[in-house]
Parts: sequence; C-alpha cells; structure tokens
Amino acid sequence: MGYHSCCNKQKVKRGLWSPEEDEKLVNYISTNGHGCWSSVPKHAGLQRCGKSCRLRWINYLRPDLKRGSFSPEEAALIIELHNILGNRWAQIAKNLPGRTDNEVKNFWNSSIKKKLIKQEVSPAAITSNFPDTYCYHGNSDQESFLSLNANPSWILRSQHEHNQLYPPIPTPLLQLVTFDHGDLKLDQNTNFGTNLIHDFPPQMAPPSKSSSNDPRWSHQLDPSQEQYKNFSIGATRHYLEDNLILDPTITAPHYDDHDEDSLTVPAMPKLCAITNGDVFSMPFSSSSQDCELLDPLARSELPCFPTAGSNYPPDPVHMMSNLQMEYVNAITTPSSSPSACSFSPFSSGQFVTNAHFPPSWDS
DNA sequence: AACATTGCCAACCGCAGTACA
DNA sequence: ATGTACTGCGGTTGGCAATGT
Repeated sequence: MGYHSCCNKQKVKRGLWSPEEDEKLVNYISTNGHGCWSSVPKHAGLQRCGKSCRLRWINYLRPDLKRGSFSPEEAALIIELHNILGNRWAQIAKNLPGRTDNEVKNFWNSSIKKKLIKQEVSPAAITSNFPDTYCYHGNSDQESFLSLNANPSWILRSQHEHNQLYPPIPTPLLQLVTFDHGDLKLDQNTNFGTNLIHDFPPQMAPPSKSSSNDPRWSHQLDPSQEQYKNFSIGATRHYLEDNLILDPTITAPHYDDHDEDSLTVPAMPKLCAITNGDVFSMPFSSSSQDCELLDPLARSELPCFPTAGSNYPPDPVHMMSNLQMEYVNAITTPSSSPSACSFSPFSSGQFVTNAHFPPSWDS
C-alpha cells in the first residue's frame, strides 16, 4: 500500500527517528548537502527512505528552524493568511520564518481551529476585525504609512487618503489576489475589505537603472537570496529588476553633480518602531528626526536587523494593545474562558491604530 | 490507582507537478 | 509522446503525554 517508490525497494525503518539517526542525517547533509534525497539514506547509512529523510530534515533537523511555541504575532498572521489562502500551509509558512508548513498546519488544527469553532466565530470574522497598526513615515506634508500588519510593504499614503480609500463594501477576494508562480500577490489598488490594507501612494515608474546612483535602487539586496524572499514577496511595490530593489518610500535624491561620493545608497527604508508612545530609532536611520517605519514581521527578515539583546524593542508584541493581546492570547493559549473571547477589540472597517503617533497626528 | 479520553505533533500517505531519459 | 523518478504539498494517522473520570 502506498509506499513511495524509493521505499519499496528495500526494507526501511519507519516511525520515530532515533537521536543516532538524526545525527547521521545531520552529519551527512552538513558535509555533502542532500542532493538527491533518494540517495541520501544509502550514503548516510540510514535504513530510511529518501522521502522520510527529506521530511525529517525539513521539519525537524534544519538549522534555521525556530523551535518553541507560536507567538501571538505568528498566530495572528496565520489566522490572517489562512483567511486569504485557506489550507495552503506551505504558502502560509513562507511568511513565518523558521516555521514549517507541517508546524503551521498542526498549530492550526490543534489550536486555532478549535478555538475558532468554540467561539463560533469564523476566521474571516476574526481576521476582518484584526487590527492594522501604522507607523508614521516621512514629513508632515507627505505622510505615508507602513502597515504593521503582515505585509512588510503595504503602505498607505496618509490617514486622510487612507480613509477615503476604504470601499464601503469589501471587494471580493478574487479581485484582490492573484498568484504568481504560486505566490500570493495583491492587487495594487484595493484592500482586503477592512483589514489587509495595501494601497500605495501613486507611484512614478521606476527610475532608469542607468541612473545607477539613484538611491532608490538598492544594490545591497539580492532578491534571489533566501533571506530576502519573504521581503520581496510582500514588497509588491518594490520594483524588482535584476538584483535591484526600488524602495518607493525613498524620495528621489537631489544630486550633487560635483560630489558623487556624497550620495548614499540605502539598502532599506530607514526604520524605527513606535511602541506605546516610545519611538525607537533604528540604527540605520540617518536622521533622528525621521520617524519611520517598521513592520514587526519584516523586521526579522531584514538584513542586519538586531534581534536579541538590542536596545530597541525585540518583541512586536509591544505594538499591540492590551485588548488585542488579550484577544490573540484567547485564541492561542491552551485554555481560555469564553468571556475572554466574547468581544473583538479591533474596530472594523476603519483605520485603527494602537501606536501612539507624533503629536501632529492627534489633531 | 486504573482506565478512558483528549491534545499535540512527528511522521506517513497519496496525489500532483516537474524533470529527464 | 511516454514512462519513470523525484520533489513538494496537503491530508491523515498513530504514538505519547497530559488530563479527566
């Protein structure tokens, strides 16, 4: 019955992997790479089929895996993405660095799904009420916003414009999403009803690459590299061409014809986080006056982004309000009282922020 | 204490897509 | 064009531990 072609040629062991088997597999792959999985067990000295080796490596032994329980942000993102993608676990997992599709699937089936059923609330209902949080970006005349939601580059131009952009009736999802080689792509001028906001400022065509000293072209990002894939997936309005990424949040420079060396080439938008009224400048922010953007999920994907032991907030949890946290916790914690989930702390349909914005916004 | 139930998660199964001879 | 091998993915299962009765 149903044995994979590589498994029925010889007697193979099945079931749980022993530490010794793990060690053999890790040693072999560390030294030789996996190459053709069907030949791995033979070369590694394992009585397993190649498929089993591959699965063990991908789901458990890979060094870049994040172990441990899911964070509230991850849970929120899974709910959000599941609402869009359905059971496309591999696609969902791609947006969760260090998580495997199997892990996401198990988490959904064992935790989130049951909670949702228990609450008699559909994922759609929950995620359509999920918050989006924005950070201020740019000067007072041309505010733009970065959604602190799942996508690193769903950028809004201004609060006023944003409010105008919300359609009164959510646009059907099929009009909003397309798939390019299996990857989720978002329509440029729509949003996910009330939640996944990804409208962008009207944008000029990308500058010619011939003007190679235009700082909007980053030469430091290679979208073909694994660590930037998630970034580039989300960054639908970052023009990707060859190995250049155009950052639409960076305004065109004024060139000093006489001093080409004065031109800096930023690799990324300058970042800072706004959490509970505190502004944390990112180290690559060139100006302390700039209060720019940070996507908590993009953060872990950005190169050179500090993680543990940093001076600025390591945990995007801080970007959520207490109510939101309570809500996500109710979904993700092992036991929760029904009353804890009987409300949605997220307003629906309108711009919601739980960050504290600069004073100019409050007026 | 013993047994039953439940929850979690690693691993397996089977199908679809792709590459290649 | 066809068959085979391989890979990737989603659905499902089974074992173990925790919890309940």
